[in-house]
Amino acid sequence: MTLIGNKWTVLIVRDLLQGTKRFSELRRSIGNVSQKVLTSNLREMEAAGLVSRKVYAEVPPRVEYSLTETGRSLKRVIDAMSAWGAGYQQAMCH
Amino acid sequence: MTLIGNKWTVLIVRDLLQGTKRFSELRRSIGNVSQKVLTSNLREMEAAGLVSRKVYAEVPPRVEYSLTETGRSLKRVIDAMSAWGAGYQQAMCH
DNA sequence: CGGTATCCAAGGGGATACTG
DNA sequence: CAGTATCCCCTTGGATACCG
Repeated sequence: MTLIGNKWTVLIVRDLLQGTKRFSELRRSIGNVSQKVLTSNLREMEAAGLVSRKVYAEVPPRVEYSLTETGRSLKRVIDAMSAWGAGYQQAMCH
Repeated sequence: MTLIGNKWTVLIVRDLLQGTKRFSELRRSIGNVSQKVLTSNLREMEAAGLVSRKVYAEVPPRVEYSLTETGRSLKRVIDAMSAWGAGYQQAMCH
């Protein structure tokens, strides 16, 4: 619950399910996240073993985030959530 | 997301999936919730159409909460969450 | 019993500035 | 580019007291 019951965690996993993304890509795809919040959430998720962080020794720097196998296993949950959300919106549009 | 991405919402739905409960029962089954927080969350969920509230004109008063059909439809999501949580804990116990 | 009202502490999160 | 460091606000949530 502490892990999944977090708005940012869900959004990050959802976007990373599409594949590896750079920090800035992730930030744009999520929309309306401050750098600080995204960073701290990614750090927590890394510590929890949900995402892996790969730093390339380049200039300008490049950092890529991807889901670990554990992170990918959240797909079932995300799918259930989005399916429910779609149904809920329809039900509210009567 | 605003609805499901809430710790209390998930816990309340999980417990009400077992059947109708009184306010105090709900509070005990969730554990560590102040009266204020439980009340305000129940009100939000009622407004969102997830739970229904039934007041009995008795002394001492009795108020029963149950899931609406929409609320029950969250079972899929809760199940997915708890299944993932169980798997996650196992994976962390290697 | 099932609240509402009030006060207060903790921390989540935005804005901005600065850095390797 | 991908952060870190501050500052500060605002919401969330606990504690307490009181009510119908």
